[in-house]
Amino acid sequence: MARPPRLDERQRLVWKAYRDLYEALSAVMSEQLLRDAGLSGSEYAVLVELSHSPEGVLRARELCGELGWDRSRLSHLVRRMEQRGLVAREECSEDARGSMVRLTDAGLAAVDDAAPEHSEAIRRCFFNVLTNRELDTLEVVFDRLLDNVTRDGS
Amino acid sequence: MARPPRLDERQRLVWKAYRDLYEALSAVMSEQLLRDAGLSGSEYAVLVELSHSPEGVLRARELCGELGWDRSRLSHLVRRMEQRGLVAREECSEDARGSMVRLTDAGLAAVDDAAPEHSEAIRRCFFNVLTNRELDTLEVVFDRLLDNVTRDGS
DNA sequence: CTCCCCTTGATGACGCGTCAACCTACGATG
DNA sequence: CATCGTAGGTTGACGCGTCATCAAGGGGAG
Repeated sequence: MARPPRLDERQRLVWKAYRDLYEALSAVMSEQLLRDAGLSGSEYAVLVELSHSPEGVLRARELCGELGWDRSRLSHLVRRMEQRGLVAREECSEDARGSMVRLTDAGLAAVDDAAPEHSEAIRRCFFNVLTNRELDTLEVVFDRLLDNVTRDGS
Repeated sequence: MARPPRLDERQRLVWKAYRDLYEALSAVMSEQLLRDAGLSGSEYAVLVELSHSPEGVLRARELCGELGWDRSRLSHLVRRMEQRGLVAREECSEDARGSMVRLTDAGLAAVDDAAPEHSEAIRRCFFNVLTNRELDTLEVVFDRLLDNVTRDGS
């Protein structure tokens, strides 16, 4: 197809800014979570999913699906979180292979404690700096790109 | 300030799409690099920086600055890359503490081999799906956000 | 010149995520 | 109901990044 082999200068800068931005946002967010609630980003994500579910219980398979994670990753993380008392493992009544993950009181307290400041940090570092028109564009663009890359990736 | 404690639904979805997109893009890119050139994303980044420098040599400190990395991270990675013959360590003539990292022939070959397909993947998964107006917006927005978050983070 | 403090880089321990191997249980098929 | 393929989950080994610590050189103040 005789495409130019490298990115042009503008594309290179936009791509770098995109990556640098994500790294910087990740760093700020996880530092904030760790400081205010003693949670890692992954732990917070698990707790949020559980707290959004009706009973505070989800099957491991569901959690993996929602978070887009490997089963192994979740298993390791849940083991560590269980040792800290944030979640509890239970047997699955309808499938003897399955494993349920339950939010404990301590886990609920941790996520309730962390959520307001975390949300505020996201607004401060992201949404507050955008105009409505820009947010419209981002919404459309992110969805289209995500669609495109998931089709490309598999 | 009496802000709403949580993100509203739209913000939550945009934030999730933003993060999912980055994760998906990272996965596709590193898989492509590993498959086509046997390089990890970090290794590729180091090789690109070195290949952009006039003599193919940079001080470790410079590399850390360009990449925004910890000294320790670079040191560990360079040691592994040295064992694979991608780079070579040299003493720094003007500062006996310093350490220079030199691109070897094998390293140059690897990055030259990887770059075209990697660039094409970035275009295919990112730039080709954007209109010019959207790219304009992204450029402005990413720069502003990066500026904002680096001011917030420190 | 001589301290003293800071910078530079290397190293080891540790935490987290990925990969491969494994086990158990489900469920379709014969 | 016996079998076989597959899904769900756990575990251990390994790789990479972070953190704390260390050694050693630079560079300024006195």
